[in-house]
Amino acid sequence: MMDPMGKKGEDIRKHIVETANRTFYRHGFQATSFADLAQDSGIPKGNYYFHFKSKDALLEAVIQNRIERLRAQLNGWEDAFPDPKDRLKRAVRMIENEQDDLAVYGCPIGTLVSELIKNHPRHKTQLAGMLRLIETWLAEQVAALSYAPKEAQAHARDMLRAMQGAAMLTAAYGETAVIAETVADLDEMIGRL
Amino acid sequence: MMDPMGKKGEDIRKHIVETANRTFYRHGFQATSFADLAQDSGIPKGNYYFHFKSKDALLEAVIQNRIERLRAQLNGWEDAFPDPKDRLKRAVRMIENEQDDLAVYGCPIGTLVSELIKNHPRHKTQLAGMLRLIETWLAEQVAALSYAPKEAQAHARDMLRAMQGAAMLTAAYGETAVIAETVADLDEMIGRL
DNA sequence: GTCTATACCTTGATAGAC
DNA sequence: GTCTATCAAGGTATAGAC
Repeated sequence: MMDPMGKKGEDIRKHIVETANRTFYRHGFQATSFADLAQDSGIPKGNYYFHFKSKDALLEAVIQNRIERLRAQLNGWEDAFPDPKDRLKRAVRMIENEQDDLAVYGCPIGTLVSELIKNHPRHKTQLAGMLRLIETWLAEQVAALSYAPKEAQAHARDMLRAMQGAAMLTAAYGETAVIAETVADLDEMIGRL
Repeated sequence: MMDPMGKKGEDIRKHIVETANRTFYRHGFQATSFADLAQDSGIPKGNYYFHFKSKDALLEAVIQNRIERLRAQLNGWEDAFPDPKDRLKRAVRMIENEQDDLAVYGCPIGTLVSELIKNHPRHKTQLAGMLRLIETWLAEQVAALSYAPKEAQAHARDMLRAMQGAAMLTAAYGETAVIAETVADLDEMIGRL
């Protein structure tokens, strides 16, 4: 019933989304053409229109894919760390693990927001949901430490703000020094909770 | 020797730079065409190439113009406020004064960095200088409060990080709530210095 | 010096061969 | 279903009239 080897059908779609995700991140959405995508994926230009009706539809699938991966990551941390503080510290490590890419391409969410906010309101909303997802998750962990919901959300927003700010400075300066400082600051903040 | 009324020569250049600055901010650099610029400024497309040899050259002039305006602003604050703490508080007000634009178009520096980092390394360096300018100025004010240079710079970076993070979240959420919180946080931080 | 017409290229998208 | 050839639109940049 299913092809034993080689990518077929749905797998091709997945492959397109994954390579597009990387290329959009590295070159930006508007700046990457289908010619670029075709070159990076090995799949011919025209073929894209069999799987997606437009460039916008492809972008939507890419963002959706990112959201799903993020969800899985957050759930994984809940499973891996019983202590909410450990979960928070793991979340903070995101920027540490990705620091080299941050210095070159910026934050995958932040840079895309910057791009879409000006001309693609629809996708902007989708992406904002991704940030909300992180913020809400962080707030839940803080709340688990017996903080009132409102206070927990304030702390969560502080953390997210610092992470986004650090990512921005890292990208602008092309240098990762800010990351270590920020991780240390946030670890200390989490320790005090 | 000079035309008594109407914009001529250098004034036209200035007018081009100022309208381009606004349009680049609102629609992004890559997304704005010369047709857009011409419409916004009233100056015909082709005319742009008499004053600037390329779109990149125009962008460079726009960034340079921003840097000069920023310099003037920082100098102005030094003149207006003898107390370094008042200067810092005034600087923090930048994001408060611009909050409505931040919610719609994002940070003028940050969004441009996001765009240029991926495909225009040359201008990225230019823009990074703009952030360095702010950071250095902030550090000078902190240092004036008898802090060691290294510590002063760490505080300056903290402030800039929070401001950039707040701008990013404001843009992503399309909502200014984060700004007030951030200004309050930074005011408190400055008060404790 | 100022503006118009246009050259040349790349883009997103489609039609239709295989 | 997969890929190639091509389209119309719009982009930057230039040539040359005024």
